[in-house]
Amino acid sequence: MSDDDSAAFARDVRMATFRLSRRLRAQRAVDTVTDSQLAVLAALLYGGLRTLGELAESERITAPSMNRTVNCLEEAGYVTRTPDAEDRRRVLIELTDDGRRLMEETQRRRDAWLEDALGELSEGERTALMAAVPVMRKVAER
Amino acid sequence: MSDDDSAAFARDVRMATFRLSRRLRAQRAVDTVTDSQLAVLAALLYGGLRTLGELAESERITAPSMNRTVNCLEEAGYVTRTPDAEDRRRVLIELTDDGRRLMEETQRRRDAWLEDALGELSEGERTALMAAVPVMRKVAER
DNA sequence: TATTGTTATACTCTATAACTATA
DNA sequence: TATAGTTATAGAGTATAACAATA
Repeated sequence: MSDDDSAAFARDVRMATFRLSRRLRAQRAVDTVTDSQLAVLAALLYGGLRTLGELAESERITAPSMNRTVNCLEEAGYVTRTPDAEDRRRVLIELTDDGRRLMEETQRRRDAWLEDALGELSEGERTALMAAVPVMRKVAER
Repeated sequence: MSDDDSAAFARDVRMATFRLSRRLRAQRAVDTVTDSQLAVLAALLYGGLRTLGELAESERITAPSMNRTVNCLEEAGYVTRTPDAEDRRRVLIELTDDGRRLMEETQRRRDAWLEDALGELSEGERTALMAAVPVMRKVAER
């Protein structure tokens, strides 16, 4: 690929990603929890993460930013904080029953719009998108 | 595809999109202008758009939101506002020379990180991503 | 009355700097 | 001294509601 091509490719990827991201954000079906908050709940439930630092690192945001998100979740009763007995600088963050329920319910309902949109694609388009998902993840985690 | 599969697919697409989007935002090389602002400059230069409403519609955000972005660009000297002589409710937004220069320079430099990352992919991964870009755009514009 | 743009206000997400408590 | 978490503060991006000017 020439330099010009690879620059154009990068621009295309960036613009397509931002547009889709903004569209998805606007279309979320469940308003009780934001995307960032839901990602934290998912990391707690599936990712086996437990401390603020781990959560911040996994989402690649700063600790103060993650702290604010966790504060929102805690105020809403979806997570609890408990000091770690072994290293008392650490704080364990855990899902409450409400948090677990919200996660499950939200995951069921939230992507209705996107599912619909994906359902309107041709088989080939769906396949193309599916093949790109792991690549997007790889680039994001670089 | 089963209901479960299509739900999982939607979730994968959403999460991969958000992660990549956040990573790209964090990695931008040029700090004088944000992504949203750059998109407006690009729409003015390439898209042939001129009024606030057109810009808001093309980015699928509300007029007050676009107004704020345009305010930032105007304060920074990258665009001007001129009342439209033919319909005085309208305001024409135009690039200044500084705005045009910033656009060109920024587009040259900004995707260096992403280009690098894409260069590290295998040929197959690059092809997969390239094939997905128009699909992402289609879904975003739905 | 309808349309275009604007202001006021508010909320989320993100950051950096500075602080506390613990190791 | 170094690490984990927190608070204070600030800025960007988004929204809705209410308003002004013009058609």
